[in-house]
Amino acid sequence: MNQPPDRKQRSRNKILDAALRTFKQQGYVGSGVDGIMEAAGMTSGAFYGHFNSKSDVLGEAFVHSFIEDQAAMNGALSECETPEQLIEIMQKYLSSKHCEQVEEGCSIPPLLSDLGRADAETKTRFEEVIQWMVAQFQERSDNEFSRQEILATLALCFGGLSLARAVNSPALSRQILSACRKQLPIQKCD
Amino acid sequence: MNQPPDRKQRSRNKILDAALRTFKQQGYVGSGVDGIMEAAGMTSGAFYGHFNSKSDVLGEAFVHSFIEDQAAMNGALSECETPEQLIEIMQKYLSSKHCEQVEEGCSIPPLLSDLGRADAETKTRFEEVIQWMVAQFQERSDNEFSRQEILATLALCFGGLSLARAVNSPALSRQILSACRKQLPIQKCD
DNA sequence: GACCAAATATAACGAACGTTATATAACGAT
DNA sequence: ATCGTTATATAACGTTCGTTATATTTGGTC
Repeated sequence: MNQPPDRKQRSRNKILDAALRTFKQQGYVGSGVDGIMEAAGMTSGAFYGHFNSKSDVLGEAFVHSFIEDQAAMNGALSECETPEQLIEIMQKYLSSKHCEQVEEGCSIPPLLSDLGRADAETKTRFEEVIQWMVAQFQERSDNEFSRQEILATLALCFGGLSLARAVNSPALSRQILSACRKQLPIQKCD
Repeated sequence: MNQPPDRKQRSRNKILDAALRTFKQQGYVGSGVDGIMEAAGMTSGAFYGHFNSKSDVLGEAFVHSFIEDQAAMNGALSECETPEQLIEIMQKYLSSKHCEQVEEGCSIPPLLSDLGRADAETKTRFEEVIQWMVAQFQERSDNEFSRQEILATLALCFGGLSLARAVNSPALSRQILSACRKQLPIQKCD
């Protein structure tokens, strides 16, 4: 062993963090390996010591961020315990503040369209994240919310935030977010 | 006048159609001017006789398709008259068939993430499309649906279709679509 | 302190990108 | 029939892309 035993692992994690941050801002196709590695504090040559290709890193970055780091909503989901808190988290998810903070915000809306065009391996990794999120919701709501309500809530939140970011006027953007907050399946008609 | 009077306009329309078709399949960043013009049956040099840059064409293509051609849901929205028909259209929007037909399907889900990163002019054009859709829903539902319900319905449909396309397993994909169909704000708790 | 393997840096490749300059073809006007 | 303008085709530009080959640094080991 000629290098610190966890050096490679730490570098790999730095790359995955930097990749997701870069992807969020510029999209998957719009992000270059050079830019990702610069954000990770390295050069592009080192990238291929960790991954076989650029496409390998998208799904891995999602799994790393959500499941390994439990970084969903800056860790709020992991600390949540009651159904009321879950609803509160989703209200914050649909806030104007979250809408404006693309880089610090959730990775899914900025990459959802790219994921639809991704290869099967990447989609499988992303699917793990979705299944993990559904399980988190079920656990922390004590099975008060149905799987159907949870899936629709996720779709509404991802779609609402994406739509709010795609229009130009802040007024319409706020209207969209407000509409979604008031129509959350996990809080409506309980 | 040394060319047929509507030749340029027809070419422009062909480019806009081809551009949106290409964008839907490969995303905005993933589509090249060469590919767009090949799909339009021309070469890339002619592109700049119609547009100043590639970024000009994204918003224009949306306005052209939805508002000028009224091609939303293959024209179904234009022919719709009752609230029940509107709900039926959105059920079809969230069908597995639509989910699989990316090229023939709605342009918004495959491009929503790209639109969030677009420039102000493009977002303004896209906003016109959203406002047009809301107005169509209000007119054709005889104001039975609130603006809030309509906006949340759009967000749910865009998010649901995008999410269903981003996961790998057809089973989960169907679950997502089914969940969204059953939680449509314009049909729930009326 | 020299050595060796592991990890990263440097440099280069061909291909594709958006865009521009120029050449060619098409067609109404005369 | 010729001309002049308009629309499109061709060809090239400089950049950037993903990837690979090679060089250099790093840090335990002896």
